[in-house]
Amino acid sequence: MGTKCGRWNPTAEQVKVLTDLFRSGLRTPTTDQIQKISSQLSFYGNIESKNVFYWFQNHKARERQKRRRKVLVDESINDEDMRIQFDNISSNKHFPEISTNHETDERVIETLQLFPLNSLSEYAETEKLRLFTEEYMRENMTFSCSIGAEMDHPTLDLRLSFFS
Amino acid sequence: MGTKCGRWNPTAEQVKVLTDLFRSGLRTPTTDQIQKISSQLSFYGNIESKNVFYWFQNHKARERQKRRRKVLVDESINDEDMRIQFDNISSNKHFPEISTNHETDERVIETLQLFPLNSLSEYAETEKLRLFTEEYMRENMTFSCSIGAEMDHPTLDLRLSFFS
DNA sequence: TAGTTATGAATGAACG
DNA sequence: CGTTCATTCATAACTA
Repeated sequence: MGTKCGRWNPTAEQVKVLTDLFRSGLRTPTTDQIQKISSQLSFYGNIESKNVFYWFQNHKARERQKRRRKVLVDESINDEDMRIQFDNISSNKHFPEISTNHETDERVIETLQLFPLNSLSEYAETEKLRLFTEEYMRENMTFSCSIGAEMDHPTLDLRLSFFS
Repeated sequence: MGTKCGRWNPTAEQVKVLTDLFRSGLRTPTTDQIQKISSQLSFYGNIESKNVFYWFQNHKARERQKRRRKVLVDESINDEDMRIQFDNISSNKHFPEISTNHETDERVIETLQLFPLNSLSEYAETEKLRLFTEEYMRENMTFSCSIGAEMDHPTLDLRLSFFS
């Protein structure tokens, strides 16, 4: 039991709640949501809002990481996605003069080579869907998460409404 | 070692100088200041202007983010905040031939006279104070930072005057 | 207990 | 300026 608490060690219950919220679609909680979540989760043990913040950042990033690797092994892209790629490429608006951007250039080429125009990308579609969903949720959704009696503690009501 | 030079990796000395400048009250350096800072810091290793620019943006944003999150945790507002504000106004006020980090009672009193206590109690007020301070500094202040001989290299003179 | 993995934390870069 | 994304660092937890 390594309670050398130099860093946050989430309890099983905390992880369960966070995971459930994530599975239910929550990806980038607002500051208010983070506050509420951490406040609720403090019931199960020490926790700060920054822990919640980092947890979602990491969880999202690592899910994306895995999927990205898979996509690289798999395949392709469609016209829509291509447009997105091109849009993303135009960066360095702030410091165009410095712009020693070999990396970007490489990525452009790489992208063009790896993803022919006429093929499909489930990544782009799911990403678009996710973004839409997130936007939709941000304005209309209430995330809730409850833990039942099987876990030997009172049920947690974790309703996180934007308007509450 | 982190020589994955895809992104800037600041040296300890660079971080120290930047931090000192920040603590002395510099928040949003002008283009000229950025130029001077990065030029001076290039002594310690590779650095570009944009690195300095981003460093200040990030440092400022994260300080605020941290404070914003903290506020909801401990409801009482911030001795820390207060002290920072005082630093902004009082430090180097009579000009930094030598940058001293003293926070003397005298200076605090002086500050208090300029900004009555009851106007500091609200966030909006401290924000106004900060903005004022920033504006004031922008036109009247010289930021300086020096690193002494204990660091195994020549003393760096980093006087950044708006008029120099 | 050394080596590996999972993951909390941090931060440079950049976007809206 | 607040927020988001990408990598990377650090270390608790796990495994051979």
